[in-house]
Amino acid sequence: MENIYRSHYCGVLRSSDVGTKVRVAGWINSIRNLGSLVFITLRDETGIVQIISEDTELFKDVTRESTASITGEVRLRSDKNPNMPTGEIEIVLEKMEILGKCVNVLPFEINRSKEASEEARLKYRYLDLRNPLVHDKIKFRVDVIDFIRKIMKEQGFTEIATPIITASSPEGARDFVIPSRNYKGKFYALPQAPQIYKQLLMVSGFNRYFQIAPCFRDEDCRADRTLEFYQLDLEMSFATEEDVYQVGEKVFYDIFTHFSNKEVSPRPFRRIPYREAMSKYGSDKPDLRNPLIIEDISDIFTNSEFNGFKGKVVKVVKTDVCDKPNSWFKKLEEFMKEKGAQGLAYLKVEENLELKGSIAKFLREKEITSLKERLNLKPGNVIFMVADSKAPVKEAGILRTKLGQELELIDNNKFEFCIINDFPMYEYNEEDQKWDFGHNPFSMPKGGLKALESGDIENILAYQYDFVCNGNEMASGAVRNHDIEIMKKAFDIAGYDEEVIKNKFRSLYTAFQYGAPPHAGMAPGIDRIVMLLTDEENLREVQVFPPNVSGMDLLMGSPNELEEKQLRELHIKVRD
RNA sequence: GGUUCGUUAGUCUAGAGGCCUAUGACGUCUGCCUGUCACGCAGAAGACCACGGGUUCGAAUCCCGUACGAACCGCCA
Repeated sequence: MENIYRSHYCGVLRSSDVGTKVRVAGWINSIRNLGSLVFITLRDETGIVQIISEDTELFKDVTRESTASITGEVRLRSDKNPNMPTGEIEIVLEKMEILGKCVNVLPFEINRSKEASEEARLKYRYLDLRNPLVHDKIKFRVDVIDFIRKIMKEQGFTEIATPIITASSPEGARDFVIPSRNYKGKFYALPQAPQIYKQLLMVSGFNRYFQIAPCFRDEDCRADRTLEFYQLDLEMSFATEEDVYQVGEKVFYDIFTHFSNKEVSPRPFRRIPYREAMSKYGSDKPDLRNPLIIEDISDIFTNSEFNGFKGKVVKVVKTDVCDKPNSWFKKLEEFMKEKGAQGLAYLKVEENLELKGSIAKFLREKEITSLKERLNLKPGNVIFMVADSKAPVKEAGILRTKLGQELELIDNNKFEFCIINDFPMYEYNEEDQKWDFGHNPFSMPKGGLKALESGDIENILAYQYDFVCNGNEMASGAVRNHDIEIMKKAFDIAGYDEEVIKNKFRSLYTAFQYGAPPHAGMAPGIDRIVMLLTDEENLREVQVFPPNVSGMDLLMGSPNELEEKQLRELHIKVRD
């Protein structure tokens, strides 16, 4: 690596290099001028090294964050710095060449860039990325991706890149579209995911496919959602649900044990049917670190005198101890109302097993006895209840999560994985008075054609599954429907005739008529994985040049307007 | 599209109707300093307190609107 700029990297020099003449190159991290002695530190990707010179004149016009190549001899320091990996040595400056001068006042201090506004950081992302704390997150991400490639290849997967310029797909999110120059009025689109391509690859005989795939969705962003993100897209032919689980379990388990010291749930991960997840945790992405469980106690109150509960669906969360002031309970009730709950009832269990709390006076002896038995109540327990005429499933889930956080029941040193499966194939759309696909129209219904013809649409389950970790959806997958007859019936239930399949999904529809293998796959979100491993709440911390939450790239200035000439070529007229 | 919170020197920040001709830190500039390492010391410059309107004798501070930013809801199968 030795060249005109450098012979060694800054961060690797040690006392064993004493006496060596070295040339280092990097950014001037600090200048400490002591009058007739000057210390500077030089930073490259490997670390920081101190350089000393008595020629203070030389530094008259040198600014921090300029790039420089510095030649000198390594010597032992008289005062060592144990906080620096290179703290035993310093370089005695013989020659310095400024390579790229930093002529502007910095918009923020490099080593404290994380404290600056996100706006400034994104606008000067290249400076933000000089901060080792920020820089290392990106390097870490790259390491994770390298590791993924390695374990996928070890498992016999073939990495294949599929087209970025493709066709708009009718299902799911809004597409980013690309106007066609040669075909007036027609558009390409960026893929929301390589879904169709990977299924076609299965028909093509590629046994196991994977790709670190960019996915594009023209939807509003969030802290953990942005316009483009990466998935480990994978698909396997002649494979069952269980085959995919095993690959997914290996991928997640290996990544999380390799890149983190936190405790990772052992394989196999817990499999929780969707319905069970909804009733016990009030969510299809439960945080299993939270020990609280939701129970349904509607039956106790069927004929209650308390109108808030009478004939309603009542969900309860029991906590062991909850010695909080009344104001805390009030705040919690306010919080729950904001989240759409009718109210929040709570009962504390006294030493003598008497129940005290907001609704105690409305309860009859029989109800109290049933509660105590059903919930096995002990002194100190507090139970929280939400009720509504329509099952307050979501509200109970929010309550469970909130209680887990407030009572500090969540162990931050764990990665708790589970697989949520048996998602319903259809869900009823109240607005349109029809059945919609619950997740993915290409999933295989459990029970195949028979199940679809049973007429019990609500209870048709799909070979559809999510990998969940600490309350985050980490991957989504399915056994695909590769049978045209089943597909026709599946679309028929959702109100689409065969023509729709033919037109909108022509490629798959046709390909499946030439001998399709049963296949299944999934797609773990890479950004999400890196976020969890780095304890970051914001996806923009783990993407290298992210747009802001409004979908604008402050650095590149996108989206921007096109020249009139470009618009004309694309047959586009911008309306006012 | 909606809700909430926010916007004060290059950066971060104090500020709760008159103590504000706006605080502190970092950075910048000038000078001093031979062992610093978050160098130190002395000094200087730098803010139409996001913008527009209102309330008030008086507004960075209260109200309304606009712009911008963030979190969330919708949306994201």
